[in-house]
Amino acid sequence: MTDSTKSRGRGGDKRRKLAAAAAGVLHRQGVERTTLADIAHEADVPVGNVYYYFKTKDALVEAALAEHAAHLAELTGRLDRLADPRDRLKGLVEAWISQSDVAVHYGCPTGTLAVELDKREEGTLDLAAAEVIRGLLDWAESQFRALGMSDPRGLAVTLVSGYQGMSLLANALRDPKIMTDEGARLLGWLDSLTSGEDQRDG
Amino acid sequence: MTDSTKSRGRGGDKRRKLAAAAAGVLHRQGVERTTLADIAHEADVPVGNVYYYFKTKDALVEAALAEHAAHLAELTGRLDRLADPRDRLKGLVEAWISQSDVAVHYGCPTGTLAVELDKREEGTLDLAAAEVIRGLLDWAESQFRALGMSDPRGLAVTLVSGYQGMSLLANALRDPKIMTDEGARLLGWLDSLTSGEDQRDG
DNA sequence: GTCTATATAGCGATAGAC
DNA sequence: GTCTATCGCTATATAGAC
Repeated sequence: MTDSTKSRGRGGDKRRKLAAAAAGVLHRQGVERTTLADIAHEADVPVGNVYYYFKTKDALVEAALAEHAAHLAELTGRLDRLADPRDRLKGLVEAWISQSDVAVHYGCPTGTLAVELDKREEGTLDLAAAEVIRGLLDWAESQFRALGMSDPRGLAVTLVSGYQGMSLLANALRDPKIMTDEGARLLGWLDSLTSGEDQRDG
Repeated sequence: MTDSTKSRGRGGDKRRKLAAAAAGVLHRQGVERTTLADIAHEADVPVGNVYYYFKTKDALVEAALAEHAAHLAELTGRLDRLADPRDRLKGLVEAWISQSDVAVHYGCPTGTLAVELDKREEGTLDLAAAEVIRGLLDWAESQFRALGMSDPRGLAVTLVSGYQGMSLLANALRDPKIMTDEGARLLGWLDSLTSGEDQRDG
């Protein structure tokens, strides 16, 4: 229904469509409860045809993770244009708050995926989501360092941990207020931080 | 769970053994990746015999959740014997820290279960884990109220959210240091709180 | 390149022997 | 009450027609 041109060039369209569909469905239903038919249906692609683009279901999981990583990179890239690193961090929190309805319904896309993948045996994508989280931690750490904070990595962990915690709780309890309240608390915490100080008790 | 009269046989309480085995295996492997054979094997019970004690797999999931709730109740019950509510809350955080190796390997038992169950459709235990979390929030809220804090529920959410966040991150990154560092931060935060104050950033 | 039909395997659940 | 054997379903993955 989208394109009038069915296969552009090499059919990379369907591959991308499948990846986007996978990102959405896997987030909503979880990896284990999602069938290839679910993803194929969401992407408007015949079930058996999926294997022409992705050799296994795990390849689709990887593609979904890459989608989430790309979204995150786009967001941090936009925030990088802000002059003040503190404003960048606050912009990140505000982005989380603006997406709170998604978090309430399905949790953080990367966080819930990490929980699910961690239950797998070693060497089967069990640490794949960790890479995305680490990328976010690295970015936040850079901002705290630019602000002259003494323990930038620790502050980054506190920030991302705060987001993961509030997303999990809001999702489990189906309570949007947790997102707004805890989000406001994180913003206040960012404002309260002063350069070089050791204050991390927020 | 229901009756103590039902499975009080002389061959050992298999029902309880199955529930305990379910709590452990479901935590480590996740609900969807755990088969009844896994649980039966862990409990040293023949596979087909499981259905004599639990009618469905979901009944075993409920029993596992009840085990986690019981452990939590036992912990808070012990902490209730402390005179100072602040010491009770700090005791809770210290208990979390002492269990950090488990959290690093498999995450918070209730939290990861909540994430997994939330992916289900409505009416299929999708909110079962939320009840256990709510119980913990209620207990923490009582302690903050006893301390004379102005927003006891909000503080309880911040505390439990902090635990869930640090467990998720430590688990995803397989990093025990996150548990000790963030745990220490929570202890410092509890110490910094002063009665009736609105300070939640600090 | 695209899609249909099907092979194969594994799991939850049941029937029924003892 | 305890356990074995097995059914029926579903989902991943493949073979091969168009």
